[in-house]
Amino acid sequence: MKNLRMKSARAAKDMSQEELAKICNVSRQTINAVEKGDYNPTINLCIAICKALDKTLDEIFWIQ
Amino acid sequence: MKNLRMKSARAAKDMSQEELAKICNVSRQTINAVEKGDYNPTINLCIAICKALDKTLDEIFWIQ
DNA sequence: ACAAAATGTAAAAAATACTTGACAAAATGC
DNA sequence: GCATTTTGTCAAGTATTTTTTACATTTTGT
Repeated sequence: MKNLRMKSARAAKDMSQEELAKICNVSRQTINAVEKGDYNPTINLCIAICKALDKTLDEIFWIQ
Repeated sequence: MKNLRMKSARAAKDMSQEELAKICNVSRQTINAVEKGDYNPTINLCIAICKALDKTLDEIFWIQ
């Protein structure tokens, strides 16, 4: 399932997938896949994403 | 670094590592390693752990 | 002290996250 | 309309999580 909260938080920072990827030290494809929601990233990556987007884990990755 | 919040939440439920492992559908060693903090579990495992312990991601895995 | 349960740890194999390179489609700005 | 950026996707390879088996140590209860 798509992670629209992540997409929205990224949009709020006017950040491309590639920019976010660089900050998180992963490939653009990985960010794309996480946002598309078709897999299961590690917690360290999730934390890096949240820090980059000024959000917490609950705000981006917790169930709702 | 040890995850003492996880250890404490597990203790509060009087649950062994093995019981928690069963609920999360992973091995006891995996739970032990996560609690010991020497690696980087997937977000799905973190979510399963949090649900089993009645906690959220921020409570157990977010930086403090 | 003793038995049983719980935890720590290690090594090899299996599963899967992530990378790299590449190309097409869609969106954005001029 | 055109060029540029951004996003979507695929396939093959690498890195790391997780499993399995096994044994040692520590803790708990009686």
